[in-house]
Amino acid sequence: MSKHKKPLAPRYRIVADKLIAGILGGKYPLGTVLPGETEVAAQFAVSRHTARDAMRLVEEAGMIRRKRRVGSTVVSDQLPMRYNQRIDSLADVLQYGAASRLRVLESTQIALDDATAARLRLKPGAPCMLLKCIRHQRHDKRPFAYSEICFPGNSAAQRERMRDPDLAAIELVKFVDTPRLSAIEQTLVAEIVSVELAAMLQVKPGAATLKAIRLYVATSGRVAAAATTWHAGDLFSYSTMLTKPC
Amino acid sequence: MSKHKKPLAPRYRIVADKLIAGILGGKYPLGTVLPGETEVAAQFAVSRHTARDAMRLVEEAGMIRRKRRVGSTVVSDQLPMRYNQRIDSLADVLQYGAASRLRVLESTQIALDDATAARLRLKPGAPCMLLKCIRHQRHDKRPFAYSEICFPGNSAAQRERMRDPDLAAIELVKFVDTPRLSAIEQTLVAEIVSVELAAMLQVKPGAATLKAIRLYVATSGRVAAAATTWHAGDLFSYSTMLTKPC
DNA sequence: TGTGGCAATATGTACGGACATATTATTGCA
DNA sequence: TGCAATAATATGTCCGTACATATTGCCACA
Repeated sequence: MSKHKKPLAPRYRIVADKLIAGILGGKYPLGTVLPGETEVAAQFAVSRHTARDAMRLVEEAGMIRRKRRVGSTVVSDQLPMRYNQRIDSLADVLQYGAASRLRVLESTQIALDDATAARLRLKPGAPCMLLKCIRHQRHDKRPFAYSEICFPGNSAAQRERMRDPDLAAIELVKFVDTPRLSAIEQTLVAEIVSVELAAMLQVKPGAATLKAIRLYVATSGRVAAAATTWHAGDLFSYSTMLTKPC
Repeated sequence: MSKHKKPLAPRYRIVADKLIAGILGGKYPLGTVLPGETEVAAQFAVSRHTARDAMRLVEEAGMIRRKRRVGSTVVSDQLPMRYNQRIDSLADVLQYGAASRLRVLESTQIALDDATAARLRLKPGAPCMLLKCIRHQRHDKRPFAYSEICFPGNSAAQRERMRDPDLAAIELVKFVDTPRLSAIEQTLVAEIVSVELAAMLQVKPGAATLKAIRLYVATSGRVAAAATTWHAGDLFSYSTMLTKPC
């Protein structure tokens, strides 16, 4: 509303907004069909191409469903509402809080290959530390997860501290659990274990794992760390609560 | 390759596939930029419009990022997880966005067994409607998920409306009174497919699935719906962006 | 040497036209 | 009356063109 400057939205955006407003306002109730592309084009005095782009936006908003000959059926009269997933602490995200122990198997310094660099949004060849860790519960020998964690940067002091497995585990928290974290991007996918992983997690070959790929983004916009974790499917589930924003 | 019948994919799809193959095959490595729209159009002997549509598909697959003057930068050389959805809105949770279609296979009325009743926080034996659905992408026959959705209550009117598969998919949105929803509880776990599920999802026996168990909680505190969804592991990943509350 | 401005460039927006295809509705024949 | 062929129709695909706009990098100028 209070835009000091209005660059004027593109026409297809304007048309899309009006169509959406029509759905929201009851002009096009749930289950009815919108006017056809040619009619929309005529009504808003734009080309069919532009009208089509507009209706594509409405479709991508999940409000209509388009079908040949039939038209654009209204399948939702709700504006897509966003739910927030809050993170109060890192433990909430990682799910494994105080009861979980992390042991560093290996800590190496590497130069980023192109693929990882792209993922971390850094330049290829940048110095990095790669940690391979095992996570297990307090009084349980059997690990429930294996992680590979990558930190950009590589100072001598860091390297030295990372040599001690126990110390490294502590430092890890320090590394990540900072108020400077602004966001965490997370992708979860189900995978079958590889043979090496099966051995490490002590599961049968062919077992299911929940793979989590996480990107820790700092307030500066840079990626503070990237971690990939494979969880034993029979020992781990990921729970979240999506709440409506106030 | 061994398609008994080839309806011939649209050109923009063919061009998109070739571009994706180029990225996968190392012809366009990570970080490099694809040829411009006009050049792609010339190379594949299509119009710029078609080339543009093709590149939009590649962008929507998450493999390139387009920017004015700069071009189309390759940001991922992984085969696109076709149905990588960002589920952070209710619409996404219910119908997985616009690109996804939901088809109701079966709608039955059941009496709650003890286990399900406990999960729904209702009394055992309470009347419920159980819907079994298949989810698939727009121009794709192969389903990527199978859902079982349970609604407490069972009116004749409800039953009647749910008989039409298409109507049911639309009504689903109405069923869950969106504004009254306060939270969604969600648990994800990796599982191996059962034989029946493998057939429905058209995956090999022993494949991994991402099982999502969701509870839709109304502001009244009651559970408005419960859904269990099994996603094909090779077609689906779950992405979220966790942001710090301001 | 630093810098402001201009040209080059790739995508973004928008128009026009044409034909294809899937689905529904209608017509007509048996 | 039942069913197959056909017409109508809305979206889908595809082509052509033109200009807008953001960004990069070069070049001239101070």
